[in-house]
Amino acid sequence: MAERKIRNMEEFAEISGISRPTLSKYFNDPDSVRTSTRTKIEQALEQYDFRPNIYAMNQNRKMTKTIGVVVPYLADPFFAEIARNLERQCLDAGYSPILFSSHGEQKLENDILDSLRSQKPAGVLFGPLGRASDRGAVEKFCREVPTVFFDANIEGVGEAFIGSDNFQSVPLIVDYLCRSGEPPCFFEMQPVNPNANKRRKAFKQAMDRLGHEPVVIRADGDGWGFEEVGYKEGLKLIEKRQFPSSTVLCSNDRLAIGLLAACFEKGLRVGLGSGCAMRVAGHDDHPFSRFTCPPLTTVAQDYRAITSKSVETLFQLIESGRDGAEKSETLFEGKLVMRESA
Amino acid sequence: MAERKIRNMEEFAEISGISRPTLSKYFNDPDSVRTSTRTKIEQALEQYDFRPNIYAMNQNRKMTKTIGVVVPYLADPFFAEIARNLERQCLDAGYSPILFSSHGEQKLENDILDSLRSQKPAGVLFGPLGRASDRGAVEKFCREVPTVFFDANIEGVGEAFIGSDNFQSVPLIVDYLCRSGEPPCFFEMQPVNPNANKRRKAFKQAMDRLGHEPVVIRADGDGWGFEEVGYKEGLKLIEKRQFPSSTVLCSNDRLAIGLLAACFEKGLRVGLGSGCAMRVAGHDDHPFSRFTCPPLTTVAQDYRAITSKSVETLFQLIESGRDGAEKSETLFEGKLVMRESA
DNA sequence: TATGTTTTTTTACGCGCGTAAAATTTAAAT
DNA sequence: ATTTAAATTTTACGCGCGTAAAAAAACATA
Repeated sequence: MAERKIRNMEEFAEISGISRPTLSKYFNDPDSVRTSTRTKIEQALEQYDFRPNIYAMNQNRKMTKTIGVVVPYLADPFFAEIARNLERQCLDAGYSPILFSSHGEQKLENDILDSLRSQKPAGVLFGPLGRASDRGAVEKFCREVPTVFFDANIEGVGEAFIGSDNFQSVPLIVDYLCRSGEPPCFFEMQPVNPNANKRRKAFKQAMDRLGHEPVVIRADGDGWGFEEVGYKEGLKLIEKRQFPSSTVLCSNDRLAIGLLAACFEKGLRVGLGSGCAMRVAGHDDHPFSRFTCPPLTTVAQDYRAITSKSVETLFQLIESGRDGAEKSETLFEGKLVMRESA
Repeated sequence: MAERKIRNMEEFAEISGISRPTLSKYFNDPDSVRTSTRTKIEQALEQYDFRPNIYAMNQNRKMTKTIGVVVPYLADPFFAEIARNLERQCLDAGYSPILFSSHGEQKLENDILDSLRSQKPAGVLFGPLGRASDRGAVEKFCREVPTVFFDANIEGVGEAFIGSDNFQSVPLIVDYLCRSGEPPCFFEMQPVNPNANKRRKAFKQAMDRLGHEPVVIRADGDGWGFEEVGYKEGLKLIEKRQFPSSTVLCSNDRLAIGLLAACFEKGLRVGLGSGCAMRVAGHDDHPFSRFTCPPLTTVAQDYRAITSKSVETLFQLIESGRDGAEKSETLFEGKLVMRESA
C-alpha cells in the first residue's frame, strides 16, 4: 500500500495502466469489464487504495447507486431491526443505503423526501408515517423516484407495497384467545397508519365469525409514544373497571407493553394460569416482547420476508425500469407466538 | 410556483436577477450576502423552487455541510434517542446529518468510516463500538476528519469526548442501594466498551468506601443482545442460588431488563416492599425502563446535555479549525431515578 | 491466416458548481 | 458631494468524472 497518493482517476489510470474510461466503467459496474482487466485494476487497487470521488461520480450519472431507506420512527426497535436488514441487503447488492427516520413528524418526513430527491437515489424503501404523511408530497416524490413502500401502505402511490396480512394475523390470535379463555376486547389508540385500522376491522370480523361481540376500546393520546399511552389509559381503565373483557388484544406490542406496566402497578396478575386476573396479547413480536413480565403472547410479523421482498422488488424495479406496471402488493402471514401473557 | 423548470444555477441567476457567484455564496451561507439580495433570492426561490445540485456543490468545496453521526447499535432505543437529538441539532444548525449504525460489528464500523471519509464530512459525531473498534482504523480516520466521540471514549484519539461520569453516577446508586437495604452485588457481562469497565471500578470503589465487600458477577455471552444475556445468565444464577446478594446492580438497564424477566419467570418478586425476594437496579434510564415490571430503578444519563455538548463542541471545532489543541473531555453527572424495582 | 466481434484506448466535450481576480455598483461615512 | 468600504457582477478557469465517437487492440471463430 501507500507509495504515491492518488488524487484522481487520471492518476490511477497512469499507475494501473488502464485507461480512464475503462476505469470509469469498472467503478460503475466491476462486471462490465473483461476479467483480465478487472484483476489488473483490483491489483492496483490493493497497492494504491484509491476511491473515486463520489460527488464527481454522481454528478453526471443519470442514476446513482444510492438507496434511500426511510422509517417512520427509529426509536422503535421494530423499525430499527427492519432498517438494519434493509441496509445490509442494499449493501450486499452493491448499493449505498442512507437511512432516515421521520421521528413521527410530517414535516420531517417531507424534509427527508426533499433532501432525498436532490440526491437522485436509484430507489427508495419507504416506511411512511401513514395517517400523518403528506399525501401530496409523497405522490410528487414517487413520480420522480422509484419507491417501494413497506409496513404501511399509501394507496395508489409508489410502485409496490410489502407488508403483513392483518386479515390473517389478527384472526389467528383472536381464534387462539377465544379457544383458550374469555374472548378478547380490542385495545387500540388513535390509528397512526392503515395497519391499525385494518387490525380493528380484522378483529371485528374474526369476532363476528366466532359469534362474539367485538368490543373495541380506543385510548386517548396520539403520537408514537405507544407505551406511554398504553400505560396511562390502561391505568384509567383498570381503575374504572372499564375493561369489557379480562382478555385484551392490543393493536400492537408497544401498547401491550404499556398495558402490562399498568396491570403490574395495579397488582393485576397477567397470564393464563389460575390466579391471573387478565390476559394481554399484542401484535408484531417486538424485539422486547420476549422480555416483558410476563413474556408477551403476540403474533410475529415476518420481517425477514418483508425486508427481503422489499429490497428484491426495488432492485427489479431499478433494473427493469419503471414500465408503468400496476402497483404490486405483497402481504406476508404472521405466526402465533405463544408466551405467558395470554 | 412552477412556471419554468430551473435546470441549474445559471438559469436561476437569469430569472432571479442575481449573478451566479453571489447565488453560490448564498447557498453556501445565506447570511454571507446582503439582506436585500437575500430577500430577492428567497422570493425567487419561492416562485421557482430550485435546489443546487448537491454533488456539484460538494465536488470542489473543501468542506461539505455534511455531519456524520455514527452509533454503535441503533436497535438500542437509547442510541436511537441520542441519534435523534444529534440529528435535529445538526439540522437546526444548517448541516446535513447522515446516520450510520455499526450494528455492533467492527467490519461495519470500518466500512462506515471508509464511506464517510469519501464523503468529506465537515465533522463526525462518533459513538464507537469501544472494545470492538479497530483502533488503527479509527486513528487514521480521525487524522482526516474532525471527530467528537460520545458515549464511549477511545483514549488519545479524536478532538473531544463527551460522556457520563460513571465515577459519580455509580456511587450515587450504590449509596442509595446500601442505605435502603442489602448492599448490592454488581452484575455485568463481557465489557463492550470502557464504560462497562469504569462502572465496575466505580462500584468497587464505592463499596470499599462504605465498608462492604464488592462482589462482581460476570455473565457469559457477548455481543449487543444484552437482554438475552441478562435473562439467560439470570436464570442460571437464580437456579443455582449464586447471587451473592438479593440486591443486584446491573451494569446497564438492558441487562437489568433481562434479569427482571428471569426473576419473573422464577417467581421471584422484585422490589423493595416486604414479600420481595430481590432488588434490581440498572444504569442509563433506558427509554423502556419506565415500563418494566416493576419499573426500573436506575441512574439517568443526561443525554440532552451529552448530545448538546457534543454538537456544540464539533461546531466549534469546525468553525475554528483544528488548532492542534489537546483533546477535551467532558463528563456529565447522572441523576438517581427511583422506581419500584429497588 | 483471415474474419468478425468484443473490449479497450484515444480524444474530446460537458456536467453544475466553486472560486479567484478585476471591474463595477451599492451603501455607508465623512 | 466626496471618499471609503463592502457587496456584486463579469469573466474565466478548474474540479473529477461520465460518456460519446472513432480508432486501435485483443479475442474468438472458422
